[in-house]
Amino acid sequence: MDMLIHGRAYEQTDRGPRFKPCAPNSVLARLGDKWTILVMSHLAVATGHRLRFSALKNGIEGITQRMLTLTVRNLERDGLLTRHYFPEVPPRVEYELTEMGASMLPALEGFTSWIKDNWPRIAEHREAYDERQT
Amino acid sequence: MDMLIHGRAYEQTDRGPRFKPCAPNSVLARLGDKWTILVMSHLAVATGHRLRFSALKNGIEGITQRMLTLTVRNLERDGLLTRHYFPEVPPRVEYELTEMGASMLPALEGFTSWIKDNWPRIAEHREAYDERQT
DNA sequence: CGGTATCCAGGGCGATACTG
DNA sequence: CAGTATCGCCCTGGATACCG
Repeated sequence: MDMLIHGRAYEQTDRGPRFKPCAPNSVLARLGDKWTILVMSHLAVATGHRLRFSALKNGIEGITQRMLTLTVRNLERDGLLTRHYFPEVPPRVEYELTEMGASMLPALEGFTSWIKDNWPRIAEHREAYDERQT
Repeated sequence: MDMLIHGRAYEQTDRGPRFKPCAPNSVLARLGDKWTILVMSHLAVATGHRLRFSALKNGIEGITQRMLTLTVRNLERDGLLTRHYFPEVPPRVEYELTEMGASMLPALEGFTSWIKDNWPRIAEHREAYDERQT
C-alpha cells in the first residue's frame, strides 16, 4: 500500500518523500488541453446536460470539426460523457454527461472560480515578468 | 461587460450562447502540463511551503533539471511562487509558494480528491474503450 | 549547485478535402 | 450532419553537454 500526502502516492527515500508520477496529472492533462473545459462547460449548462454535435460546434468559437470530434471521443473514453447516435437522414448525434461527468462539475467549478478570482493578478504577474525579461 | 455562465464569458448568438476562449484554460493548461502539479504538491506539504531546487529535483521521480527549471520559471511568472537566490558557494536557491499560490491549494485539493475517488472508474472506462477499438 | 544551450523525436492542433 | 483522411507546422519535453 502506498503512503499518501494530499491523496497522492509517494515513497520514503533517504532524502525525504518522493512523489510518484500521478493519476491526477493524467486527468488534468485532459482538462488542460485546448477544448475540453469548453465542451464540459457547455454540457454543464445545457438542459439535460445534453447537446448535439452541431450545437457544441456552434457554441465554441474557433473549434474545428476534427478537434471537437477528438475532444468528445476522449471524454467518452474516460466515461465522462456518452454518445447517442440516431441513424436518421441527415444523422443526428447527441452528447450527454454521464453521472460521473456531472459529479465532476462542482470540483471543476471550485477551480474555475478560484481562477476567475485570481486571473487579474496572474495576468499582471505575467506581464510584469515578461517586461523584466526585455 | 461579458455575460457569464459558471464564471466563463460568453456571447449570445442566434443559435444560443457561445463561450469565448477562456482564461481558466490558460491556467489549467499550466497545471495540466507534465510536472507542475507535482511541484505544487511538494511545496504544499513542505514546511514553510518552501524547498530548495535540489529537494524538488530529488523529490520528483524522473524530472530533468531542464524541465524543473522551466516548471518553476512558469510558476514564478504566474506569481504562484517566488525564487530566493543565495549567492553562496555552492549557490543555493529556494522556492516558496506565494500567498496566491497557497490560496490555490484548497481548489487543487478539491479537484485531486475527486480524481482520486473516480480514477479507478476512469481507468476502467479507458481500458474498456480501448479494447472495443481492437 | 543550479542552472543554460543545443539538438532531436513525438504529439497536439489547424487546414483542407472527402464521405455515408 | 457528423464525421474520416491526410498533411504539415509548431511546441513540449527528453538527452546531453557545458557554465558561473
